[in-house]
Amino acid sequence: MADTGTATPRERYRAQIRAEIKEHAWQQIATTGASALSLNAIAKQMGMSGPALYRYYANRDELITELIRDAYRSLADTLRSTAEKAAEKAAEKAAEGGGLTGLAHAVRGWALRDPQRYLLIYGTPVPGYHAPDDITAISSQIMTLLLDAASAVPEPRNPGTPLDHHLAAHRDWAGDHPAPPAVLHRALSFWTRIHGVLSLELAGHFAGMGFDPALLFAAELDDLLSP
Amino acid sequence: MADTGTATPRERYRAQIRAEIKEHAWQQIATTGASALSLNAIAKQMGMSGPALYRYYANRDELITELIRDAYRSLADTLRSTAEKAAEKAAEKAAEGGGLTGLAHAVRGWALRDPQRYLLIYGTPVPGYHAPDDITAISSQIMTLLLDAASAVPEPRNPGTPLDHHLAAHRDWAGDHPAPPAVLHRALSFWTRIHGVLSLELAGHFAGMGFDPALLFAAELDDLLSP
DNA sequence: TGTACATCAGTGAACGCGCGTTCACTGATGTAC
DNA sequence: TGTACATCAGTGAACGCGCGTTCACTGATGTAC
Repeated sequence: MADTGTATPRERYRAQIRAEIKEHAWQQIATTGASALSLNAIAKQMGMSGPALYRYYANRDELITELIRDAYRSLADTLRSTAEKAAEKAAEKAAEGGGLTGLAHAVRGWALRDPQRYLLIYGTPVPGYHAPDDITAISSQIMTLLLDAASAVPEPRNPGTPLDHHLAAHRDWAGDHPAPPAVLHRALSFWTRIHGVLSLELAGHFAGMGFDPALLFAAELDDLLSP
Repeated sequence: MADTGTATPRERYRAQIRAEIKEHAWQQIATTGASALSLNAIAKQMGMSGPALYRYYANRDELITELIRDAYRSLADTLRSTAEKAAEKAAEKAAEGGGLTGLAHAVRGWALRDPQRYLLIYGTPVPGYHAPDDITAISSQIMTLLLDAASAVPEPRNPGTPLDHHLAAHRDWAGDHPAPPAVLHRALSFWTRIHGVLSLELAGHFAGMGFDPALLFAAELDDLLSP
């Protein structure tokens, strides 16, 4: 499908329209929210009749699933390339929390660039929706990137906490990653702190409070890396 | 309205039906999400015709607003009573982070008891919805409770961070609360860390990971209080 | 290069559905004398 | 205590709407000989 090299003109055309549909879908999600996404409305916006979209997506659910998949993929790609860039200048890595700082700002930039894309993934779930397996696979790739970066941090700070002991025995989610419990702990803290600031910021809960969320974000991160 | 003492039978009946409508509304939100809330569906579930509900709520928006108001009020009440109980045994306060620990567990208990109620307030916002002033007033009461508790914490841990300096000049959101910047900082961290763990937990992002979110919650809190 | 055929994008009509909301009404409940 | 009237909860019909989705179709594009 993505093999545009051997694609026939018709296949290329199909791929283009599919992409165009998704663009309009994102646009609509941005203004009305994900749960109100409507195929008919997208079609109208594209100057087509409603049923025409069924040439490209079997139904509404398939479109939403692809949007979610794209969002996860985009985030994973962003983090991967950030991690690779950080690896090149390895000297600075220790000072930057093993690349965690870079990843954090990559996530934040990615989320602010298109808030609805972040919220579609990490926001309030659509009741009854269950993501297919290939999507959960991408989300665990993201977890692995996090664990890699967390592993490069010089020394753990509060070893032997109750959570550390617990994680030593409950680490299935880390797959076969060799990270010690303190690193697992740090990766989880990293995730929840970033999400804590970011999701409240994107939901507008800091609006009108008058302080700069970027500094709170940085402070939460700093505290994680240099206690 | 809430003055049941001088209320006529008719007024009491009205209040009861209004409450019953809200109960069914919450029930529906729990299964289909807030954005799909339908007056007709509620009426059917209550064995009434759709238009009957318009005797009790002018329209759909008024019902949703009241649900949000109730949720905020309930959270504020929970925190207030938790804070009062903590004040009685003031001796333990210092050891418990000035009551912040108690507040944190109160929030968590409140959220887990009815996840949709928490998510309605702090989850992905309904696009285009703007809360009336009396609701933002309740949310700032909650902030004040937080600031009071954060003020009672023995000593600040990392004074003079960039965020602290920033907050010294951007503290309008704290009203006339006399808390120093380090306390403002701690209150914000408290809020975002609690929300970070809680919202990912409620959204089901820890499901299948195999560790106990309660321990991560506690660890994030501990790190805030004893660095 | 030209013709015959197959593929497939897109249309318009139609389906049944549930939504919010209005309106004129019935019938029960409460109030005033 | 009884009668006359006002209030008001709830009904059923109706409005216009947009939704997802199906179906039989037209017409353009690509393929095979």
